[in-house]
Amino acid sequence: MFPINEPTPTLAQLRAFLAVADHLHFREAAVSLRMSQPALSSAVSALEETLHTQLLERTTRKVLLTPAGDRVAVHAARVLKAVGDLMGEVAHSREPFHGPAHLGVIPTVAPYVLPALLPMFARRFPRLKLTVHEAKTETILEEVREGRLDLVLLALPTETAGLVEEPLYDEDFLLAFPSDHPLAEGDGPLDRDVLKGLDIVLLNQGHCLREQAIDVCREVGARATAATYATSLPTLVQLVAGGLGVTLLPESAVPVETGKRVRLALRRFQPPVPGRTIGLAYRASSARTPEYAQLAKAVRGAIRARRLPVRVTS
Amino acid sequence: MFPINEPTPTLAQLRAFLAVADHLHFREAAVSLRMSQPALSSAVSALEETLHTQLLERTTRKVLLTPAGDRVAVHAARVLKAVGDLMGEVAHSREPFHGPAHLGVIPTVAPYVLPALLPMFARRFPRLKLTVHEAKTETILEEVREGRLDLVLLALPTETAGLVEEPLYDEDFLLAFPSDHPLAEGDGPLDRDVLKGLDIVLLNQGHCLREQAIDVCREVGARATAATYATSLPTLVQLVAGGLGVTLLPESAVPVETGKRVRLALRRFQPPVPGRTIGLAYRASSARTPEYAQLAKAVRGAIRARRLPVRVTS
DNA sequence: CAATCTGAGAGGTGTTTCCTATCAATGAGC
DNA sequence: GCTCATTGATAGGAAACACCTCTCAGATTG
Repeated sequence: MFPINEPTPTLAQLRAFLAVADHLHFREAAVSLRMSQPALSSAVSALEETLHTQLLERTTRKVLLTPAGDRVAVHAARVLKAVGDLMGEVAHSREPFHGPAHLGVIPTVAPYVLPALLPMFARRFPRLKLTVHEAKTETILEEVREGRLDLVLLALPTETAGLVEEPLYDEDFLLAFPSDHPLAEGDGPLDRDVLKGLDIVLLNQGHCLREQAIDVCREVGARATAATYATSLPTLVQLVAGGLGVTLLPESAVPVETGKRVRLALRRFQPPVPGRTIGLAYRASSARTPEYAQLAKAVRGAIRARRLPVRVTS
Repeated sequence: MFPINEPTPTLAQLRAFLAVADHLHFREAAVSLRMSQPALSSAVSALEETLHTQLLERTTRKVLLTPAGDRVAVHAARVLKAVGDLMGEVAHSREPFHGPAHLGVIPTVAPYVLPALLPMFARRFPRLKLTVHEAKTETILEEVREGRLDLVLLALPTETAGLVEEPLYDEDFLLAFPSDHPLAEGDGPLDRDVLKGLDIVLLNQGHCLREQAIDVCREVGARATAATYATSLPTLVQLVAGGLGVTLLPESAVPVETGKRVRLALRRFQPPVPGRTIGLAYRASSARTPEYAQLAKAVRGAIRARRLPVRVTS
């Protein structure tokens, strides 16, 4: 077989040559590299060999750069500088919470939590460049598995292998109904059985909130209205206010969705109160799991300090 | 002792990592590098080890770049590009007669030969970037030995160890005297003994032409005028024309120095005709000795073809 | 649940690199 | 002119490294 592949110089060879080019003296150069002079000689010779070019003029008393050696020295310096830059970059990015991170959030959480969460992150982790993607649970889980996302904020459990889940907070579902509905007469907690007699409007496919609502309905024997599906929570609220039925609303959405003068009424449930757990998830194989765990911890701290619009749940 | 020196990545490791970053697949990357997959794995691991940083997220089914890996990949590509540039530069400059060369010329040759020589070089060796330095023999010999000059054009022999001498042409010395001098009466070749009765003007210290003239004088028992020394050949000619004495003029200087209406007369000598050999010299240790030898050959060819203002000598 | 594909590990071999000791050539000093 | 110090190159052997083949455990796919 032919050795078709031309060998390329090694960094050690380039360093060796550059040292000689600087000192124009093998022994001094060898000392500066903390290696023996013969090793240096052979390294430089090897470089000349791989380049098929004489780089140095040697006599026993003097060392000179050939014109080719002069130019090679310039390029060698560039190569080593690039290596240095690489090392510097690594050293720089080895500090935690530095660099880009892609965060995925589900739509039934994003509008209610992000407005408070993002400024908190920006203040606590200023060098972490967060990019936010909003998508349905299904999509988001695939993306985090594929590596297009690093962190996801969604309802737990994800039931996805290879993900670490960090619970952040629990929230109740409240029953939302038109304000002229008979249920508006009372105001104590409702038994979940009331769902059996109601038209229940849901989000469309892919939203985990839809599945969670369906689960609740199944437990009490109610059935959701098949006809109408909303594509977002604000739309869903409008449908309910418009009298098309009732729905289950996560507590964190309440302040936003009822803030405007919407013809909507809300009542809590009696225990067992339906609800969901929102948490952060990331690949267990990620190199930054410790950082992500600390991120989750920071979020929980902010919730405890009531800086996020969700209830503290033991 | 501590191993204070941080190890730096090797080019093989950077190549390995880049291949994996490109393919996101160890086996394919290994194939593209024509190496085995375990070797590739260990190379990448070694890189991560030396950088103390995880560059890849590996599961048994998928490979992902970490944020750090992403940035390192960019820098690694730069490093390898710099190496490629270096190789390209070498390949480019491996063609002969390419790149810079510093030529030294003595003042008693430069004005008479260079005007014809330089265009010839430019035409025959267009990629050779000649830089011309004019200085006295002594200076020029030191500079070529020190490596500040690569080629020197001067009178041979140099009697300097480590130099290769390439004779180019021989030239006679002519006797130059004022046109109203008694010698102007005749016109046949002169015996060198006439020098004994004349005031001989010389160049000042350091010019080899001065030494050569002195040698001629010593041989015939004449003595040079101690009072006046010219610092250049044109000046010397002016001194002679002005009647301060006679001098020995190299033949190649004749056309230039007598072209203007100078009150100067010239006569040849009878054999043995005094003269000098002009040649090219360069360090024997130079990496480009073959090129320089060819350069000398080209000059001799041009002389034979009468494209240079010197006489062809056997 | 079997088949298949992933990257990682183990063991052994060949090459490379490095060191110490030594050499021939050069130049400085007496 | 002779001696001696200094230069880069060379030789031989030890250590380190990189590589290959074989193999494995885990994950995905049908």
